[in-house]
Amino acid sequence: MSLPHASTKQRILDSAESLFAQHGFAGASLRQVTAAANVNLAAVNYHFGSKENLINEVFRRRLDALNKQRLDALSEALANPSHELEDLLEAFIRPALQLSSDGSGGVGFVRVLARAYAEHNQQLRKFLHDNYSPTLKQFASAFSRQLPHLNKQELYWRLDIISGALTYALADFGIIKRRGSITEQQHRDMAADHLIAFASAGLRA
Amino acid sequence: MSLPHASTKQRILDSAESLFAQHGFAGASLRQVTAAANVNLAAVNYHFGSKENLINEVFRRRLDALNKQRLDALSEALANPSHELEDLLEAFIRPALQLSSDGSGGVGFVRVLARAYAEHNQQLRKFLHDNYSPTLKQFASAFSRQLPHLNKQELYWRLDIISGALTYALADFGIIKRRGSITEQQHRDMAADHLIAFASAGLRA
DNA sequence: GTCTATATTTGGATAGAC
DNA sequence: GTCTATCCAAATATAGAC
Repeated sequence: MSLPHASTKQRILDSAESLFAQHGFAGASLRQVTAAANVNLAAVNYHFGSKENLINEVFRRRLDALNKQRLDALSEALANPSHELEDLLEAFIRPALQLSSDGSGGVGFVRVLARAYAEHNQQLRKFLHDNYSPTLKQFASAFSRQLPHLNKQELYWRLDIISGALTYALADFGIIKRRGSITEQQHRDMAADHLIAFASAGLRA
Repeated sequence: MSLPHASTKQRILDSAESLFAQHGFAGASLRQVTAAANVNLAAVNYHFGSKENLINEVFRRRLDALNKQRLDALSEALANPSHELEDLLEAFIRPALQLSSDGSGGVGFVRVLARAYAEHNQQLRKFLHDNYSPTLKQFASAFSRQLPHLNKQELYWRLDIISGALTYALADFGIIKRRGSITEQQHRDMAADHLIAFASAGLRA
C-alpha cells in the first residue's frame, strides 16, 4: 500500500487506460496491455478476473475523483454570491480538463470516456449514467437558477449539447490542427476557453 | 447491375455498416457480418479483399452522397439573397440527419461516422479529412460572410465545436432519454432543432 | 460467383511450478 | 504473487470443388 513504485495492479490499469484510449476496448488485447505494463499475461486474470472487469475498474478509478472535483468546483462557484454562468461552466469543464493534464496520468482517460459513449454498450452506458447523472442533476439545478428563462426540458437539451461538444473537444476529435508551436495542454486550454464562450452564448439564447 | 434484389456486395455493405455501428470495427466480426447479410463467409474476401478494405468501402459509399447533399443545400441557401445564419446551419445539419432517416438504409452510418472519430485510427482520419475538408471550407466561407465579426481562427474553433455536438447528437450518445411516445426520427429532429438554435447563438456571440 | 473445408493467427483464460 | 506453458475459442484469410 505504500510502495516506492507503482504496483502491478496500478501498472496494468495505466496501460489498459492508454491502450483502450488508442484502440478501443475490443481493439486492445490483454497481450498488448500486459506487455506495455511490463507484467505477465496471467497477471490480468489474477488481479481482475477478466477483461470485462478490467474495463470497469479503469472507469471506477477515475470517475469518483472527477465527480468530486466537479462538485467541489461547483460549490466554490456557488459560494461566491455574484457568480455568473461562466463560473458554472468552468466548474463543469475545468476538472475534465485537469484530468487530462495533471501528473496522475489521466491523459488517456478522457478518450476512454469518449469511446465509452461511442460504444453503445448498454452495461457501460448504465454505469456512466449511474455515475454521472447525480452530478449532472446538481449542475442542472445551479444552471437553472442562473437561467430562469429555460424550462427543464430546454435546459437538459442544451446541457446535453454541451456535454457532446466537451466530450468531442477533450478527446481531440476535431479537425483543427494543433500548431506545432503550442503544447497539447495549451491546445486543450484554448478548446476549453472557446467552448465556455460558445456554451454561455448558447445557454443564454 | 440491374438486379431485382440487393446484390451480395450491397448486402455485405449494409450488414457491415449496421454491425460496425453497433459493435465497432474491431468488435464486429466478419462472421457476424456475413451471417446477417445471409452470404457466405468467404464472400467478404472475394468482394473486398480484406476487412480493412471493407471498412473503407462502407465509408466511400455514403460520403460522396453526403457531401453532395450538403453542398447542394448550401447552394440553395445561398441562392436566396436574404438567407440567414440558420439557413447555413440547416444546410450543414439537415443532410446528415436525412442520411439517418431516408429509405436508403443509412440509419447506422452516422453512428459509424461517430465511431470513426472515436477510433483515433490515422488512416481513417486522413480519409475523412480528405473527403470532408473541402466541404467544410465552403461552409466556412459562407459562414464567414454571415459573421464578419469572427476571424478565421475563431470561426474554425466554433465550427469544430458544432461538428462535435452534431456528431454526438446524431449518434444519440446523449443522456436525454427518448420518451417512448415519440419515434427515433422525431427525437433526432428535435435534437437538430435544438442544435441549430444553440449553434446560431454560439456563432453570433 | 458461391460454396465447403481448412489453414493460420490471435486472443482470453487457466493449470501448475516456483 | 508471478512465471511458463498450454488449452480452447474465435477470428481472418485462403484453397479448391462446383
